[in-house]
Amino acid sequence: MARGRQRGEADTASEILDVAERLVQVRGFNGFSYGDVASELEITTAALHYHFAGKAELGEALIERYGARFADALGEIDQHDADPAQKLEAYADLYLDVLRDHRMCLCGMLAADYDTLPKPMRNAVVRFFDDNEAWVGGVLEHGRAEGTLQFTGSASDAAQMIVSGLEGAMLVARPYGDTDRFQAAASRLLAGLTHTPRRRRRKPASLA
Amino acid sequence: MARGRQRGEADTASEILDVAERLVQVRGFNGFSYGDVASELEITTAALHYHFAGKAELGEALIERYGARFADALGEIDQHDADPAQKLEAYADLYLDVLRDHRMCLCGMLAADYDTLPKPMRNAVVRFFDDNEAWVGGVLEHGRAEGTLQFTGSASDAAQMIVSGLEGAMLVARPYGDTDRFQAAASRLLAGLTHTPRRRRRKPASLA
DNA sequence: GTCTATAGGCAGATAGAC
DNA sequence: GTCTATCTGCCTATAGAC
Repeated sequence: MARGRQRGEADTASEILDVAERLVQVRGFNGFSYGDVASELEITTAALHYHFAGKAELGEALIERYGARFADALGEIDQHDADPAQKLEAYADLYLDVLRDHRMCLCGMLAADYDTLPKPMRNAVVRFFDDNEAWVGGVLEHGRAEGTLQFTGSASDAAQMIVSGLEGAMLVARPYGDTDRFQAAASRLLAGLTHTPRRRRRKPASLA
Repeated sequence: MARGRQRGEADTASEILDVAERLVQVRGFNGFSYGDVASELEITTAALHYHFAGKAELGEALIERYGARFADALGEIDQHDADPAQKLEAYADLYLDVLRDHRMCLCGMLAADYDTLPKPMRNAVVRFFDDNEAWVGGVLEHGRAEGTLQFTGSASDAAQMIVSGLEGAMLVARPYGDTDRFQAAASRLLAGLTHTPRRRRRKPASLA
């Protein structure tokens, strides 16, 4: 049969990616070593080099897989949710799931490490944010056209704030070990778009 | 006289902190070494160990000084700006100044590295966020009482979103090398508090 | 205060056996 | 595919001279 390995459930390359991914998300790209991955999988670093030429290539593979998985998740949201506001909530929940695992967003973490990354990894990180902002921007445009979402300026600007706001909420929530903290910030970020706050002693909109 | 040194304008300890601070803000706590600091100052790592027992102690000193400087800046804002909305803008400008220097917020960066930090550094990072959120929360409460700021929920919750939102905006803007990107996100974060958006075909507030 | 010298460890990486 | 063995280099840290 097609799987004659003696260790692990999945193929070694996937297991390496799994472990390395978690290590990057928890410790940062400069906070783990080939040795860490190898010892966790009970193999040697030489075996790692067989599957990934070096740490840079491993990093590239990490972002590629993470981005693809995220893209899949966005596709699923598109399928299951029609309402833009619900889509945004589902989007924020993707981040929440990562945080619940005591992890930072892979690319948020790599954004912190950005200046130390090899060029191909840098490009892949930026691509991740571009893709996410494009998707969120599309949802926002749709919602505005529909009348269910309200915001000023361009959809891509607003999308950029949503994405970076969620990244920041994760970043700061992790030291507190507090997912509620993230959820409060995430709701608040989206609340500004999904419903207009009741006004407080303000001139009527006629002035606008 | 009180300064008989042969190198540098300031005392060595301060110069070490200056260099180390920039390195942490640009490369992260695990992205620089004692050797990097030493070679930049054209001294040896042994000299560094004279001033700071180890990297952990250097890190603690870094956060302490950064926090104190930030607290000073907040005090200055309190002196010069009376209007809560202006205070918030001035607050965001503190972050902008850091970003213009191609740096991440020190504690934002350390939040990413959090899981790899020694305990005393962790505590100091959380304290930094607590202090910032407390100050922003105070501004928000004042603004709401005054009627110049509008937001739902607790001031501390809203403050938490502002702080983490600004951190995230920095985090994501840095890979793009784009301060405009930060400014757009920062304005949008604050816009939700400083003026209520004009409503779009919505049921009147009577339903709420 | 800063140096030289050095320790001991771990980093990423490679050659070659099996 | 995975191993052993090994390399080179850098890491943090310390001892002791000046």
